[in-house]
Amino acid sequence: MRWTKSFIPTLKEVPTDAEVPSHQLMLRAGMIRQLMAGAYTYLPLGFRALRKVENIVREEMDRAGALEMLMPALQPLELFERTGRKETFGNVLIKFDITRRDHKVHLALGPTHEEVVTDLMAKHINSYRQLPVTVYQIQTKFRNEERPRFGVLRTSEFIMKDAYSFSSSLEQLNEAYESMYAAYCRIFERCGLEYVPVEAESGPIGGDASHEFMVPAGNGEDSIVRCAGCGYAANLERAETGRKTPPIATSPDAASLTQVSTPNVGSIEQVSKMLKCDPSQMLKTLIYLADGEPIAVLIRGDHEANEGKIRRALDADVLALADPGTIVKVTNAPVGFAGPVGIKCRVIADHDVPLVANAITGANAADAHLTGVNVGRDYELTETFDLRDASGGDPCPRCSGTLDEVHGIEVGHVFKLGTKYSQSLTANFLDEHEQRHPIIMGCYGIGVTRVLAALAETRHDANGLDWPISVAPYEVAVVPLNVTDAEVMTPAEQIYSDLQQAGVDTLLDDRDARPGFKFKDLELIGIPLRIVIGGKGIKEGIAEVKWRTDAEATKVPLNEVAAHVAKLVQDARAKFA
RNA sequence: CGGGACGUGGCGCAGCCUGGUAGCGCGCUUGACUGGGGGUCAAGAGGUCGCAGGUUCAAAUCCUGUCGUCCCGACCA
Repeated sequence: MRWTKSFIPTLKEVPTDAEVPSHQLMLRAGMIRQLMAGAYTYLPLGFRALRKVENIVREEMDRAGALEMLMPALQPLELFERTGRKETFGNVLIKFDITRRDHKVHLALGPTHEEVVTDLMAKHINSYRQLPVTVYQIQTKFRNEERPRFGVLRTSEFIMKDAYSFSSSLEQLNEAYESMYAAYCRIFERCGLEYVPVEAESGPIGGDASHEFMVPAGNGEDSIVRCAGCGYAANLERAETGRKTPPIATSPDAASLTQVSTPNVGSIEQVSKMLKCDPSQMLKTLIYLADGEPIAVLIRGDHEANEGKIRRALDADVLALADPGTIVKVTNAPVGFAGPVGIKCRVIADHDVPLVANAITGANAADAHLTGVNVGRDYELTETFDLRDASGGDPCPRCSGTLDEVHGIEVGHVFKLGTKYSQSLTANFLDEHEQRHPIIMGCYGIGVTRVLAALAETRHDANGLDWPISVAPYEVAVVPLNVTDAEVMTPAEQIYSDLQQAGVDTLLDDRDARPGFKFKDLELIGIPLRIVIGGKGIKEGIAEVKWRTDAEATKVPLNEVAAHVAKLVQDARAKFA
């Protein structure tokens, strides 16, 4: 492509609305333009990069045996009513009515396609002989994000690859899951992304039912912990900590138990402000109902309770925060004043709780808190549990290392769904004994547009973007320094044409501009390889070849440049194949 | 949905407090010079100051409303 024939509106200055690097750079490089909050146009350069990511995804999905198809973005709202996700999605689901003849048709724009694909399979799968099967599509999704953010990283319309596996047994599901997991690793590697697979929530199947693929990045919206020692990684919700039950003993410095008046002040934040103490000096007492039984859960004031862990510690099936009535019954006080001292229900505590000497807790009396609360004297504990979200600095659960907390961008998610959708949409199969079972499903998503944003976010320097050759909109830029000089243009044209013949994606910067201007633009755009043809080199009979990240160029004889660069490109491609 | 900020040529901004009919840099057009890291000179084009209403002889400027965009938080199969 000749630059002068393309549409590459680069920007020297940073648009005010862009804060994060990926947004600023993709805007400045002329790859995207915003239409409105959460909706972007991909300009020719951005679209080329997007297509390259899509093709990598497509190749690896195909290689894993998944079958590509295309489902409608337009979907009947009824499907979401049948699975209960109309409520689950709530405002995120884009719903609207259209008129056909004399009646209204209720529609939604697909935020994902579990419903549509399950409905499809329900109509066509009858026998275990038809299973397993995995289908996928690459398509635009619609979600009414409450708050679109960070340019292309979080939008209301985005391109996603979504795959769905259908199995007749858990073994088959696990096989499909493993195969997708492996394909994801290949995809992200081929895209040149630094990624971390983390354990995510365990769904209805239990065990390792879900992994998220995260790209560590300062501006990532999710937090994960990982251990540099053993590689353990998980999202905050799911992460275990390596903490153990500490010695449970009353502190030798135990102060006397004192009740203080805290009228209308119930939250940790308010109480700590009023009593001028740090939240870590407080103990929150959360009243839950575990399978209908009230139970008090003690967590240090500055920590977050983790309901999944609490449920597992109690071996409960159903766990929910208790209603105000139960709280009054158990604590003799309205919500906000619960404490372990004298509470009328079972108490369990997080590992960090007994370590807080002279804690501040609710007094189990309206408008009052207790100070100087100490384990062993004022309340009893025999053991403690891991009941809170993990955070940086916690010991690793798998080795003797320490967990680091890092922000990440979620670029992919694999999930063992089980039979949630096949049951609500009656997608059944007959096994070899003529028994009817719901099909066991898995779903696997990759945010294609988000992969691009994550690359921009993590691969750039002061001069601009730095695309891996597998994703770069063009692999090579041919830069004649003086386009009015035939001595320069003739070999430049020849090299450009030879590279195209060799199947290299080449951009010819044929603009009549000064060299510095062109160099800056190319570095901004992030084309991996640059060939410069200028007066100086012509005299020596050479062109200069330089990688985007190299400091120095290599001189290559003019008549060898095309072949030399084609070889460089092939070798570089091989690293991402 | 709570909190904050901002809307002035394509982009970045000043002007607003203290009302008097819009300016700077970049970009763009034309010409000349220039030609290895975002050039120089000259001449130009381009804005109902987000929108609506109000106050006033007069509104980019003051008041009210509204729309939009961004940031922090809540939310995110």
